[in-house]
Amino acid sequence: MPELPEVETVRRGLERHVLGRSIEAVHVLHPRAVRRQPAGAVEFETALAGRTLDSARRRGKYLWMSVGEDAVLAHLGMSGQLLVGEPQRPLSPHVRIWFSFKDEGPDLRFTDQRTFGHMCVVRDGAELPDPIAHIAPDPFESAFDPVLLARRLRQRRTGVKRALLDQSLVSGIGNIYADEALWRARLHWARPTETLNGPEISRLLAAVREVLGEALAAGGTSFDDMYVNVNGESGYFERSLAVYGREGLPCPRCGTQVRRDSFMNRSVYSCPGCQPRPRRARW
DNA sequence: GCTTGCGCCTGAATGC
DNA sequence: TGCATTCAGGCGCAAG
Repeated sequence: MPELPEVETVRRGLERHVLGRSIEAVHVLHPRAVRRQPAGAVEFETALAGRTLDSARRRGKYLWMSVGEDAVLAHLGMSGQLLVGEPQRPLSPHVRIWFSFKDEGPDLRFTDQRTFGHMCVVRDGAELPDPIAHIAPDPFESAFDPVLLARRLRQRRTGVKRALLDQSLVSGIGNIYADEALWRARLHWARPTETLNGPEISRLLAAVREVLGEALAAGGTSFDDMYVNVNGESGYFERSLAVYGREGLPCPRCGTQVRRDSFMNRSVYSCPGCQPRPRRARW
């Protein structure tokens, strides 16, 4: 699942392999991949043909590449990949958008089995493209303000995991790293945010930064080849996961069996020993 | 304005 | 064996 470390790995790959190159043609192979494009696939294709990709930026799980006054904005969803490779290689059935370049170099393919990802062409504003104006800074940005985040957390009337997944509060965190950060901070996922004290919030933010940073250094986390870098290689952070996907296995810290609960139609993994359930739980 | 829950989608895994 | 159902997840939107 592409979260911040995976998207940043992809951004670096794009910077290395496609920036400064002129697009020859763009082919949208599945209309759902450009569902946020107001006038659809033809508009997306014609807006990018002949343009040069200037820069690759990221906020949270979104990334965008400038093309003059415009930018191509991308979200990988759950299963999206941006892959560069030899243009002659066969087209896999899950390729949704195909970019070819004027030079002899590799092409770029947006592959997405579950089609939750998308791309669109937007105006390249001074700060953020319009469609992601509501996305809060991620923990690695200079604009990230831990004091403001702590205040907003305490103003919320919700559970701490739901808050971590809310991209308008802090961006880049998905299901995997939320569970891992909560485990590192020894906090239960259903802890009401308004009951978190200063040291607990500091511990949580430190854990978030730590887990995202370590995952980035490892090239991300992969499950079933759902996420790979632009060269199709998997990250190896999966080996470092303490609780995510480890139901019934011993907690690496205290040995208690990791527990799986359901919430928001997804799984939550936690250690009942290190992360005791609060008397008043909220989710 | 804030919180909560649903629908989107595909393929693997599971159940009958 | 074959068909039906369940599950995984992030996001945007609508309802409360």
